[in-house]
Amino acid sequence: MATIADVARIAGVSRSTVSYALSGKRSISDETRRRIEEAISALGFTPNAGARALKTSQTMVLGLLLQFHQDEFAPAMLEYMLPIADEARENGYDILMVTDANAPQALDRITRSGMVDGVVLLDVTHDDPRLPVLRGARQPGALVGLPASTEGLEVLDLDFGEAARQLVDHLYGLGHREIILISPPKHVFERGGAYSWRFRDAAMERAAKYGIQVFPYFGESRQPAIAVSVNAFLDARPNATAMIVHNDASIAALPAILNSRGVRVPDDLSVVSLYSKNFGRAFSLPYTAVETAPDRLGQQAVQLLVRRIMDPAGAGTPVTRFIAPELTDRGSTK
Amino acid sequence: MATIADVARIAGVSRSTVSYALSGKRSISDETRRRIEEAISALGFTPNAGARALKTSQTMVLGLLLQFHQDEFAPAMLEYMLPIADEARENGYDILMVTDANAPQALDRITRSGMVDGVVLLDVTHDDPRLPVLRGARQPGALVGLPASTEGLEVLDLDFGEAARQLVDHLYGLGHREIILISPPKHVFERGGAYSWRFRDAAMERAAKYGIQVFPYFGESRQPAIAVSVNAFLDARPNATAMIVHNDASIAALPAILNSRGVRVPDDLSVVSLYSKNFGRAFSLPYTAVETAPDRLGQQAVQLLVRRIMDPAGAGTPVTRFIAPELTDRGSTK
DNA sequence: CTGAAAGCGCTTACAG
DNA sequence: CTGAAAGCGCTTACAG
Repeated sequence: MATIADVARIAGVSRSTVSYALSGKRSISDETRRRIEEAISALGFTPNAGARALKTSQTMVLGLLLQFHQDEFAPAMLEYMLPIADEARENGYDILMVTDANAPQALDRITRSGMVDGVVLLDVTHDDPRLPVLRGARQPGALVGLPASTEGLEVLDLDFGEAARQLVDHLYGLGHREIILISPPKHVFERGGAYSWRFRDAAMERAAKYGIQVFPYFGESRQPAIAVSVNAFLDARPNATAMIVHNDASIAALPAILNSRGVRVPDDLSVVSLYSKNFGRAFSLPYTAVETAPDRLGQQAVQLLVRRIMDPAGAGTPVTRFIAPELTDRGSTK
Repeated sequence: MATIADVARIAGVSRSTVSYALSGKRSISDETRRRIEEAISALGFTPNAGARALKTSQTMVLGLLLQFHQDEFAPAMLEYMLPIADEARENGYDILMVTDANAPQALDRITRSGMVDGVVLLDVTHDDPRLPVLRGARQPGALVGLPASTEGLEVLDLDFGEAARQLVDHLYGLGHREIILISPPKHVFERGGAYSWRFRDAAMERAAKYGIQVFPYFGESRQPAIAVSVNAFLDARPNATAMIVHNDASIAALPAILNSRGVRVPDDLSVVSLYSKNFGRAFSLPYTAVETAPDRLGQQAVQLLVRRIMDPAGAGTPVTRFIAPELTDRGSTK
């Protein structure tokens, strides 16, 4: 591979001049610049990333830490990843994708070895074991998902409390007084997926305020358990006129379940949910829903992270930001 | 961050001895090794990746190039990515995920800059614009998907021809003589997704051999076009007793479409398809299908690539390997 | 079994 | 506007 020395030789200048031509950090005469550019394209020169990283302590790579839990419904993950990768590239960064089962160790490894300038943690839990490692790392991080303590961290998440209130308000406004709520699976609560109880608790609180009934159930994440459980909830609450589904796997399966049960939406049952535009499209879902906006979350996570990388001292303190939910009415309620 | 010099100082040895202790490339006395290990864990030392890469010309990172096409159905992509990441890690490699719209340029950049030791190209097309770049790169690559010329390349793909024959044979054996085939969308053919015509052409050929009729149609990738098109195919071929669906988006939507049409499977229509176990589970698909085995494809791609990285000269010539399809009978035919 | 030294390919103060 | 030189943190022949 061509090195900066090759370029310098061919252009008849010193290596430092080539370097400055590349970085633009000092002025270069037009003639010199021309010769350097010519040599660069003649040789197809691209600076060696390792050498650059060694010298500058910057890799222009961001780590992206994904969690994959057993027995979980994965299709939505890609929706976070792609906007993150796109936003990173727009800011000049590449993405190192880390999927190790032992996430804390992997995070320790990529930060200590200086492979990344910062990290994005996806699917952060209440008591996330990656956070102690992140706090000890020299690189900053941005989280998607709300941990118990956000101290010193850039945190982004959907406002699940507000999402729950919007949905309950929507149904209450239409006159519904008995509502089934299908939450994420029990193991998501147990694992510390705070969005699960943030949504449920806000929904319950809102219902109490209005004096209406919301019946919460843990949903399932796999067939055939999903169908069995949804049918059981409906059987248990024959007077319920509406259903709130906060569970990806269950909402994806719902059209088939209701169909085979002969339940028409919204005539027999009003249904609202929580999912992204793309998710709804992939599963042809016809339900009124709050949009989870993974693209906005991912993009903003990268933006916060990049800002923090550029300015580690931090003009401002780290940000915890809740994205405002937006309801898309698809006519699945009445 | 701690450097190898810090470790050497604390352990009271030279830097080279620390390095050799790390690599195991020469024997070290027990006492020395103990002191070095102590110093390493006391300091939390991890070798700097950039320095190591600069010296060894190895980054222990693999590039993973993804294509995301407009108007496409993405949920299956993650199924390739995760096994690739897992297999890479098992071999000591991290994954640089590259999603740039301008893939040839991105590939050029990550190879020339020496960011990766090799690359995996996903979703390779007949005339893939990334291949000229890959052929000019100093790092080897492995492809998933069949290009026009496999010369000098490690190539992996499902045997779509054999998959088509298996499915046609299955239906023929049950007595079906008029079969609807829903292929990938037209733009997949036009873009050069060879799996689209490899499957279709093999199905047609097999049908001709048996003297039965297979009616091929381009499927759609988005709702509501999917439902409209599938209904149109069924209307156009009222005598068809079976359907082969080689189209992710259409098969995902099929249960709802057939349901609303009042078509029972397999009583009114036999249905076979082509999808992975996970995909089928995510969409609760009840159809007999050939498994696409993205996990095996991804794993083997990484294995071939790593072998090639270790032994660039190559004991053997590059491999083009077609994974044998396996039919899973879910009782959707009769 | 161990150490001193060169060098990988860059960037950037220092000097002119 | 440009160049010579140091140094980032490793690895590995060379030497003992």
